[in-house]
Order: sequence, then C-alpha cells, then structure tokens
Amino acid sequence: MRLLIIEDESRMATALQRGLVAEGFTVEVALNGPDGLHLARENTYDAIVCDIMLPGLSGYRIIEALRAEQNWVPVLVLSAKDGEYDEADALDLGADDYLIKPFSFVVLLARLRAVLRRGVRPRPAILACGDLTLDPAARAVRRGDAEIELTPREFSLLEYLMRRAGDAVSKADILHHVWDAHYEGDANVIEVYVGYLRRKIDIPFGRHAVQTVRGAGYRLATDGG
Amino acid sequence: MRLLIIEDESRMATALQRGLVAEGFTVEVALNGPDGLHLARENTYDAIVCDIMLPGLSGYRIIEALRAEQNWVPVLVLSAKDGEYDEADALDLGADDYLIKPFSFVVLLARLRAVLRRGVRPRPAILACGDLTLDPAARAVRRGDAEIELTPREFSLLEYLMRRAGDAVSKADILHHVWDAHYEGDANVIEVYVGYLRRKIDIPFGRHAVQTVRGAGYRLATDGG
DNA sequence: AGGGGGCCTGAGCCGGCGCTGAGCCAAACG
DNA sequence: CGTTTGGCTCAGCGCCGGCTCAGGCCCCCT
Repeated sequence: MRLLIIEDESRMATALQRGLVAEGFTVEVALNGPDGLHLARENTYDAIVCDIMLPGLSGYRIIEALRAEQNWVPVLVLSAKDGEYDEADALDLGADDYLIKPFSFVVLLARLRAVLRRGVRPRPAILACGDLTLDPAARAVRRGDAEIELTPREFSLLEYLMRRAGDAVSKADILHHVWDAHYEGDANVIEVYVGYLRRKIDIPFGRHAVQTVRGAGYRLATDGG
Repeated sequence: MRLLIIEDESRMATALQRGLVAEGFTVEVALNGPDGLHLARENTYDAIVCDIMLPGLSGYRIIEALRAEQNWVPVLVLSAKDGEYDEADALDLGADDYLIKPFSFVVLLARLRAVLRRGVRPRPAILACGDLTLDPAARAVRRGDAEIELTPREFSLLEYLMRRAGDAVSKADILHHVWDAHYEGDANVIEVYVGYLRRKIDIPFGRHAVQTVRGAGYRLATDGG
C-alpha cells in the first residue's frame, strides 16, 4: 500500500512516516503543497494523508485540483483547526475523512484502513464480441465460459482488433499499433500471429471471428463469428 | 435518500429524525437493536445511523450481522464512549464513519453526505478470495481455518494482490506499492517473494491462487485458486 | 487454364522471462 | 555474543514467446 503524506511540520511528517512504514505501508513525504500536488499527479497512491495548513498551497486547493482532474484517490485530511464548518468544507470538497490534531495514531490507522478498504478503482469496460470477451484489466480472454490463454503479443493483437471490431483493419495499422510504431521487420509476423489467434479463439470452437479481407487486412466479426 | 436511525434515547431519535427530514431525507426510526436489525434486513436504506449502546443488541453486533450477510449499506456510528480503541473497533468491524456524542448536527450532516457520496463500499473489512482471507488490522492470513504465518514483506505483497484481486498486476506496480516508490534493486525480488507466497498459501493446499501472467505480471484468482 | 501475388503454416532458432536454491548481510533476539 | 529470522542478490536452468523463413495453398486475374 503506497501512501503520500503532505505535511509541513517535519517532525510530524517523520513520525507519521516511521509509524506507517512500521505498519507495512510504502510512504512518500512532501513537505509543502506544490510538491505534494506534483507527486500526487505524477504517481499512483492508494491514499493521501494531507495537512490543511500548508505553505504554498492549502490542502483544500490540492484536493480541489485533484478532483478537477478526475483523480479520485482517497484523501484523509489532518487539521489543527477545530471549527466544525471546516470539517464540513473538507468533506464537501471531496476529502474522504478528516482528523483533528492532536489525534492518536491508532485512530489514524483505523481510518486509513477504512478509507483504503473503500478504494475506488473504476476498471475499464470489458470488450465483447458475441460470446468472445476480453478484460484488459484482468488480462483475460474467454469464449463463453472457457478461459483462453494468450501470449502478450496475441493479447494485444486481439485487443486491437476488438477495439475496432467490424472494421477492416490494414496490416499497416496493426503493425503500427500492436508492434512498434517504427517496426522494420517482415509484415509476415501479422499473418503468423493471426494464425495463432485463430487456433486459440476460433478453430477449437468452430467459429471464424477473425476474417481475412484480402488486399485490405483483417476484420473481427462484431458477433464473435 | 432513505435513512434508518437506530437509537434508544427517544428524545435524541426524534431530534435527529426532525432535523434530517427537514434536510430532505426520508427517515425511519428503530428504538432498539433487534428492531433495527430487522428493518435493516427487510428494507433497503441509503445509509444507517446507529447508536452503539443499544438495548437487546449492540450496534457492533448489528454491523457484524449485516456484513456477514454481505450487506454493505453505509453505517454511521454514534457513541457516548470516547476510548480510541472503540473507534478503531467500529471502523474495523465495517462501520463507515464514527461520531462521538455530543456532536453537532452540522457535522453529522457533513459526514452523512460524505458517506452517501461514497456509496456502498465495494470491499469488506476483511479481504477474501474464496477461502483465502486476509485481515489487515489483525495482520492475519488464513486458508479456510488454517492460520498462515507470513513475513511483513510477504504480507504486504499478498495484501496488494488481494486488493487488486482479478487484475493482472504489473511488476512495476508491485515494486511501487509493496517496495519503495523509487526502489532501484533487481525486479527479481518479486519473483522470489511470489515464490515464497506460493509455498505458503498455495502449494500446501494444492491450489494456485497466485497466477503468473507471462509478460504482464501476476494475478490473484478472485476465488482463491 | 495458367500464372502470379497475397496469404497461411510448420519448422526451428534465439533471446530472455520466470523460477529456484544457495548464500550473504543486517537486524532482532535471547 | 551466538543464533535466528527476514530481506535481498546472484547465477543457472528450463522453457516459452517472438520472430524468420521457406514452402505450399488459394484466390483472383487475364
């Protein structure tokens, strides 16, 4: 579990880091607002622990900026303020939880776990053509209920064809997208890999989802053959 | 938005009901634990506000019962207790938030809105893949009834894989989340630790929950192998 | 019918991916 | 101060996936 701590009091930051590392988290620390926002943008964290009063850029602004960019990483806010409206503000701004200093480490841990447990991870849609399905996140392909094992190259070829299902896709396009953009080898690889694909997703099932469009390229049947 | 309030002090219950109705919620009230559990089971609420000290059945038991039935309705806990471990307990038991009496109505509203915005939590407090379970708070892993001892690193690795169960997880992701963010060592450590994990959670049980996705990384079977 | 070009495929080489056992080192422990 | 434990490195090995190539098939054109 990878965390980002944004906290300007270095003693507090260090204490938090030590405690959380001891609990098995991977922890990075930013000592001011701009650094924190930069790190949060560049990397993927499972949660962010963020002070409100920060030099350069307040915690409020950081959350605001992240949410505006559709970044829904869970944020747990720390604050020395104790006005109740501050808390309401933070939660309405999109923070996931709120702790008032001083707080106990045990409570921080429990709330952090609660926040992590909820963790939002919108997975990309599963591609489907008839009973042929491909799940990019799970890297899994199945024909009906039958799981099919594909090599990485076969997988990206099928993924590309499925994303353009129904289109006749030229070999140049395939080379460009599935192989390297400036791939210099023999275009025959495509024929070879189309062959591999057919032997795994079509022939055993008596289907022909992968169709040859002579002179133009290949087409994947939208109904899966 | 339909709410259930489980609260035995009738003055408190009535005050909450009035305030929340005025805010536009539809509110039902149960004045003891068993009634509350019954209503929660029979109906579908967007959230439940639940006291801890209840006659007949404590708030803890209610949450426990609901979660055991895979009912992940958001629960906001109210309590007169103020020991920090109570709070930690409530959150680990599967409560979504926690307020200590006396609390202000404004804060309750803000936290309620935050809880509602998050919606139903996708995951339970204890991570489970089939009969393989991992309790982050207790740092305990078991296969069915058999307790399994893991080193900290092994535990972190398994926790990360379980949080992303079903996904093919790249070695880069694993390095970033389980090892340090800018870990410079050999990525071979992952293979080594995956090996350790398999020897503890899979091989002795004749399972294969930890799957190699050649060229892409690893995947934990959602059904535990 | 014949020829030609596009397409398919089986054989086979090669690089490197993934797994493992051995072993080193530091920290924790008694 | 020795022992144990956990984290990690390293080298070697087996085998898989990527790719090439040559031969043959099939479609289409004339």
